Amino acid sequence: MGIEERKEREKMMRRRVILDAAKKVFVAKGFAGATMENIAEEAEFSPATIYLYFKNKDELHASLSIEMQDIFVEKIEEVCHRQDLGIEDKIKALPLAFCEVYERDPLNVMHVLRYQSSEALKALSFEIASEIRGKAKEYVRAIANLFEEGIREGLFFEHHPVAIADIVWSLFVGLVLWEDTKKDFDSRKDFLRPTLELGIELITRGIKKQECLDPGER
Amino acid sequence: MGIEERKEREKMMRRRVILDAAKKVFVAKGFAGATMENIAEEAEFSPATIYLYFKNKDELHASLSIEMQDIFVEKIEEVCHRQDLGIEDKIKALPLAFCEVYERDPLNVMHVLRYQSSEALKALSFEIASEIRGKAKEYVRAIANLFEEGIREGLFFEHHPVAIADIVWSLFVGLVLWEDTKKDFDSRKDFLRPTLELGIELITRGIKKQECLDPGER
Amino acid sequence: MGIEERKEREKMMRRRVILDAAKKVFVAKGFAGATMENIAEEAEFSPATIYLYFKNKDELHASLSIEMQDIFVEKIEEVCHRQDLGIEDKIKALPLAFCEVYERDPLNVMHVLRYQSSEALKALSFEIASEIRGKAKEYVRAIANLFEEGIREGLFFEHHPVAIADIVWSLFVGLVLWEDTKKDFDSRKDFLRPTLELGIELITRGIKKQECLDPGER
Amino acid sequence: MGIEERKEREKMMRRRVILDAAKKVFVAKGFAGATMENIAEEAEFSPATIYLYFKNKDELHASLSIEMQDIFVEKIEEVCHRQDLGIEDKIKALPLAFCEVYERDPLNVMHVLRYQSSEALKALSFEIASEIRGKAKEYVRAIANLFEEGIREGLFFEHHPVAIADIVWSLFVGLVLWEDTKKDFDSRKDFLRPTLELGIELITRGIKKQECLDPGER
DNA sequence: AATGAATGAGCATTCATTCAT
DNA sequence: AATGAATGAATGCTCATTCAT
Repeated sequence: MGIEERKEREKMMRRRVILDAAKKVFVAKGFAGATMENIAEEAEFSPATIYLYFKNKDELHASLSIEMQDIFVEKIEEVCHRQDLGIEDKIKALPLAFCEVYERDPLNVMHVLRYQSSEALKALSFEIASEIRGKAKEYVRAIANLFEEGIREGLFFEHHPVAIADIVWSLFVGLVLWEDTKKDFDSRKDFLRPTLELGIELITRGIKKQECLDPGER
Repeated sequence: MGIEERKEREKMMRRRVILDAAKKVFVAKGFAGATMENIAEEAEFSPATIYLYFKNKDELHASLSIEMQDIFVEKIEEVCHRQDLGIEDKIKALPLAFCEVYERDPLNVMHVLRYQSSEALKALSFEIASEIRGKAKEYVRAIANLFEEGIREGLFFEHHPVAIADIVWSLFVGLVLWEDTKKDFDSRKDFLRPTLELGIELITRGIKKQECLDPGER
Repeated sequence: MGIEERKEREKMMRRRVILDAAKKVFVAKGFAGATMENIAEEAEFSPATIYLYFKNKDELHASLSIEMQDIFVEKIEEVCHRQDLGIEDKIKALPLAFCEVYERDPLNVMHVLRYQSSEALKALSFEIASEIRGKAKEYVRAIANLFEEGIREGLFFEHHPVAIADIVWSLFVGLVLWEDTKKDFDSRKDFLRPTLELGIELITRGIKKQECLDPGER
Repeated sequence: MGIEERKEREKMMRRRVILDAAKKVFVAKGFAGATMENIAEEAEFSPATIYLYFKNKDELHASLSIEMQDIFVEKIEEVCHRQDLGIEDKIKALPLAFCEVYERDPLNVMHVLRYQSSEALKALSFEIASEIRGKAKEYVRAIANLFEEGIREGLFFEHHPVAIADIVWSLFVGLVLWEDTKKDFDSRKDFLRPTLELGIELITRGIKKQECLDPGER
């Protein structure tokens, strides 16, 4: 009885080891640049063993993407469901949540966001591809709900909430990628968090009905 | 000397032919998916000939990126230098300029933006890479100048102008990539332009000192 | 001791299960195409278990060949030993016997005949290979005996009986393989039996000393 | 002008070199056992070069099969069109023609016949597979015509000519494969030709209307 | 007795790139 | 200037087989 459980647990652990190794290698070399052998080496398994846990390179990689996305979904929902926060607070908490995920594992987040908007996605098996897409839909929907509520409550001007969610999410994605690009020629360290916060602040201020004063003067 | 000139001109024309062929193929198949043979075929040359005009696949691709970026620089500067527009008008004209470039050749723009924020960039030769980076700096700088002026004139709250420029540019990049991802699961056609305009509007309103009324009430 | 016997019996049964599973898979996918895992799955064992009963894939397959050959030997001897039939009747009964075996399990017969005349045989371990060869000798010898008797009795012209046996057997093998090949481009169903019967009839008529009339006129 | 021709000729020669190398390797190691590298080595090219001349391993092998089959078609038609021979002579000439092809390159003939009746054929691309099948049809048809004529002229009993052709061809194929199998346990050298001749003789005698005497007594 | 887990050894195929002509 | 021809160097993936448990 316990024996089955333990085996299952061990199996999941080995899966985990492979995923972590893969993450490391993908981040370092990119999807195309990473070879199954690299990953196997990092995981201290033989390449053939990888195939016992993942159907192929694509799905190994997709698993990582999905994991990352799940973390986003989770974080966003966590923010959305907090009873102690008003809508505006929640919206302000959003970039913090994004950045937390990013800061916990910046290379991986960047890698996944890159990959998500890459041609590679189109080559994935249909099921996997639609799972990834489904997740994406989910969190944009969650963000949209936040703004929808604000509009319903009369706090915000009436704009299409999904459009606003697209803006917020795109801003995050765009900044992550852009900050990475900038890093190559700009010695400033990581400005993601303050920049994203500023962006959200501006957007929020732009959407709110009464906000005439300089925030500093408030 | 007329002969030399003509030869030079012809050489540039052949280069052009190759670039156009390459653009077509890269957009259709992505960087990794495109083979030099595909490109050669499209250009009606032999693969070996491509190497007379471009050092290798990377640099051929980089040339296309640079071209695209030049168009952005140009567009942005065109907007910035228009004497007939106030700062706010210029800022509103920005997304239009971006979208114009995008709409003229959406696949290529998307492709280049993708590529620009991809691992591939890092594999480029130093000179090329820094040329691409230089361009990027240029147009973010141009956008920043606009906001800087607005701040100097007291229209805008005081925020770091480069940060704002980063936000604007990232929003554009993020939206282009995200809209493309969405296209796969959302039947809505191309919402890039209205969404970007909305984003810029919100940001502008957010940054402006006096803006208390619903735009509809204005 | 009853315990030992039962264990032995059970062991043989499991061997049987594996053989049947293997037969099914080999016939469906061919020798090269069949994987040990396929077979294990079909037998509802783990791949490793197969190796407890058979040394390797080759010998598992060879066992099937030998079984098939045993059936042929048996059938041929059955015909040869029937007291109620004259030599000519026995010779006519031969193709019926062959076809019976074929018709009982056409895919398997075809598969084994194919395999028997394939390169794979040469890779077998010596003992197995010579067992298979021995069987082959056996039934050609049995057929030869039939013709030898006919010659001795003065019914048949004097030809080397083994040569005639080779002809008869080769005709059977050739027809099985050829009919299978034809099946791919000829919609006619299975013509093996009538064609083989005709072949044997012609050969018999050709070898008999008095046979001047159209069989129809007899 | 001659330059193009020469290049074409050289290209065909290299193709020939590869085909010969492949033949050698396939015969020695079988289709599955032969690796592209083996073949490349034998041809003194790099493996990649093989792919400039043949789409893949299957088609390289199929080309050899087709060549072989063309020789059979040719040989058979040569016999059929000889004006100086009566039908019966032609039928007797058939095994000689077959054996000639066999004797010129026994290993290859055997290999091709094996392959033709193997599962591998089914995996081929449709065009190639149907070309091979088409050839097969052709030569059985040619043999059938011979017997049809004999029947029409009243020399032979009325049997379905295609069935007889199938018998003749199958006998040949069966004997080639069987003689090869026998070689492993029978020291007698190559008995293909006399055995095939005997087989054809018996069949012919069996099909002919007047043939009451021992051929020896004729 | 049975097997879950692991792997070594292969192998077909692709493609950017070079170079003699 | 252009290219036909060739290839080195990879790489994802498969599978028969082994062995500790």
